[in-house]
Amino acid sequence: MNNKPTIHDIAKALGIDSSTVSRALNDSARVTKATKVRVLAKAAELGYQRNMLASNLRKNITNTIGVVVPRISRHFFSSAIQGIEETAYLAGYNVIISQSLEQFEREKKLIEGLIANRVDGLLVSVSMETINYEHLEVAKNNNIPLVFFDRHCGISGYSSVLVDDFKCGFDATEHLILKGCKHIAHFSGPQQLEIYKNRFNGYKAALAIHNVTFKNEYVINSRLMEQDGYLSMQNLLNSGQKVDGIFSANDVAAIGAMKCIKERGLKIPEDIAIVGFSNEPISRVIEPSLTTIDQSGSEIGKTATELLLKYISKKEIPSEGQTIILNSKLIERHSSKK
Amino acid sequence: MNNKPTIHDIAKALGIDSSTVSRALNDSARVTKATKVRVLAKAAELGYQRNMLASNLRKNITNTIGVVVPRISRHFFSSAIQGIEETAYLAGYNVIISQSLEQFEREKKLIEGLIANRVDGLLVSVSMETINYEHLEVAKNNNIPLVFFDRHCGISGYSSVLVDDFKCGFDATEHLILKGCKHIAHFSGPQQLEIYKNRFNGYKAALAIHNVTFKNEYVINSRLMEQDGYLSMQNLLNSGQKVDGIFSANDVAAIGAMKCIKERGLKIPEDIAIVGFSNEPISRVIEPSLTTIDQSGSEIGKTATELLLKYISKKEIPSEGQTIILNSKLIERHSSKK
DNA sequence: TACCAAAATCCAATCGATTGTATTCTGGTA
DNA sequence: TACCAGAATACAATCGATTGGATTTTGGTA
Repeated sequence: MNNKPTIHDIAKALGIDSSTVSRALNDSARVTKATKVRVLAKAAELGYQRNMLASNLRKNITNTIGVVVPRISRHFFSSAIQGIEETAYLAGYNVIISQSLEQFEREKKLIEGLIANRVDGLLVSVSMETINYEHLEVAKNNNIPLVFFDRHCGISGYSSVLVDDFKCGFDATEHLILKGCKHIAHFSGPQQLEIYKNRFNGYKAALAIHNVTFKNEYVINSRLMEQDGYLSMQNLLNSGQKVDGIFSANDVAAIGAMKCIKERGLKIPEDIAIVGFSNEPISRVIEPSLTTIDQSGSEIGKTATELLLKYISKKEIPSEGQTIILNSKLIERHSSKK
Repeated sequence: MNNKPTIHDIAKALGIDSSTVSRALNDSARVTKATKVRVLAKAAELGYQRNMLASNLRKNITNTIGVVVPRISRHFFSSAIQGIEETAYLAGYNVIISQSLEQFEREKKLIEGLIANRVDGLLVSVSMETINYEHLEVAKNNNIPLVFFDRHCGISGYSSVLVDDFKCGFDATEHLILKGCKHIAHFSGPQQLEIYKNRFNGYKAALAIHNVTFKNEYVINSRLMEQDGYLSMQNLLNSGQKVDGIFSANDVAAIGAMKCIKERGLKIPEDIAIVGFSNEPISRVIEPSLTTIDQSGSEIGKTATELLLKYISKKEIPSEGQTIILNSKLIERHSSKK
C-alpha cells in the first residue's frame, strides 16, 4: 500500500479521462458540476492527495520560499522567521529554512541549493563574513526574487526591509550623551555589513552634533557574541581610558560587557551606562535591565515576506530595488537611568 | 533568459543523448570518463543546475523533512530547529518548518500539507490542544516516518526523543523539599500532553516519598505563558494558602510567577523558592537567577533527526516505536538557594 | 427528425530527469 | 578480414499533473 492514488486512478475508477479529473479538482469551468461532485467523492474515498512535485514541475513553480539566516536560535531571527512563516502560510507557501552559521561558504552553498530546488523566492539576512555577492547574482540570473531583511548588502538592484540603523545608532548615542556621558565607546560588528556601518555612522554623527570628541580607540569591532562583549570591555578598561558609556550594536555583546563591568565592581549605570540593540527578551530581565533599540523581528519578517510575495506574483523582479524602513524606537530601562 | 538549461540542452549541444548526460552528471559507470568531462564542462558553461522537482518526481523522494513545532520563536524550539537543520544539512536534506501556534486545526492542516508535498519524514512536537491523533495516522498510512521530539503523544507505534520528564519533575520537587520547602505548588500545562503529565507525576512521587502531603489546590494547570504564571501565582497567594515553593513546568511561567511574588514584596528564595523547566537563556540572567532543568534543544533536535533519517534510509517504519531518553539535569541557581 | 452551437469530455503533448532495454561501437582474436 | 564480447551510447517509457486543441455529447430549434 505504498502507492498513493493518482488522478489516473480516480479517472479509471469513474471511467473518465484524467484531464477531466484534473480540471474537476481544480474547479475548472470546463467540467460539469455533477462530474466535479463525483470526482471529489471518489478522491475522498481513495484518500487522494495531489502530488505537488508533479504539479509544480508542470507549472514550474514550487510554492516555496527559501530563507537564509545566520542563526535560527538567535531570538531576533527566530521571531523574524515566525513572521515569515505566518505570512507565507496564509498565502499558501511553504518555507524552507537554512542557517549560514555566519559562514560565507555555507551561505553560498545554501543559496545555490535553494535555487536548485526552484524556490519561488528568497529571503536573506547575510552572514558576517559576506563580502562578495556573486552568489546573490545567481538568484537574479535565475529570475528568482530576493529580498534582504535586517542584514542587507550595499548593492543595487535588491530590495530590503530594515530599521533605520543610522537613526537608531544616532538615537542610542544621543541618549547616552543626554544622560551626561562624555566618554562613549561603541562595540560594532564587521564593517562590511551595512547595519553595523550605519549604526557606527549614527554613533559618530551624534557625537559630532553634540561636540563630543570621537576617538578611534573607543570603537571596537568584533563578532558581537557575549564573550566578545566581555573581552572588548575588558580591553577597554585595561587600556586605562576613561569610559562612562557604551553603545553596543547588539544586546548580547552588551550583556557580556555588563558582566565584565559588574565583576570589576563598577556600577551600571552610575559609572558606566549601557545601551544595546535589538530588544532581545533577555534585555528586559537582566539586572539592571538594558536600555535598547526595539526592532520587531516578526514585523520585519512579515513585511519582507509580503514584499517578496508581491514580486513573485508579478513574475518580475523590479530593476530598481526598494527599501522599506520599519519603525524602531529606543526603550529606556535601568542600564542608562541616571 | 527565463529558461534554465536542461539535460536536453546539454545533450543537444554535445550531440549525444540526454540519458547519457543524466548518467554522466550522476557519475554512472556506464559513461566514459571522456564523456563525463565533456558533459561537466558544458554543464558548467551553460550554468546548468539539476531540476530537483523533476528528479524528485521521478525518484519519488524529496530530500526534505517537515518539522512542526508549536512556536518557532520559543527558545527551546528554535534551538531544536537549529539542531535539526544542522543535522539535515549535513545529510543533504532540506527542512520545511511550520508552526502550529498551539492550534490543533492548524497542526492538522500543516501535517496534511507536508504530506501532500511528499516530505520524506516528519518531526513533530504537538500543540497543547492536540487530543486526537488521526492526522498523525495519515503519515503512517502514507508510509512517512514520523518522530516526536519533546511534546510526544502517548500512542504506540511512534518513536520519540525526549528527556525523562517524570524524573525531572521528581528531581525538581525533591530539590525544593531538600531546601526545606513544605508547601510546594506545581504549575502544569494541559494534561493530555505526556510531558506535563509526567512532570506532574514526578512532582507527586517526590512529595509522596518525602511524606509531604499532596494537595489538589496546589496544582494549577494553564498554558504556561508568562501571564499564566503571573495569574496562577496571584490566585494562589490570594487563596490564602501557605506556599513556600513552586515547581513550574516551564521557565516562562516561572518568570511570570516571580514577577508576581516580587510585586507582593515577598522574597525569592527566602519566602518562596522556585524551580523552572527548560533552561531558557532568560533564566540565567533574571534576578534572582532561576533554578531549572536543563534540556538541550539542539541535542534533542539532532537526535530526533538522526533517528528519522535512519528510518528514511531504511524505507520502512518500525512497527514498534522506540523512545530515546536524553540526559537532563537540574541547574541550581539563586531562586532556590536557601 | 435533422441540424447546430455550446457544453462537456477526451486526446496527447509537456514539464525535466531517471532507468531498463536495445543498439552501436570498440578493439582484440582467430 | 570476419567475428565477438564487452563497453559505450541511444531509445523510449516513466513519474503525476496540467493544458491547448480535437472530438463527442447535449439540448434547443427549424
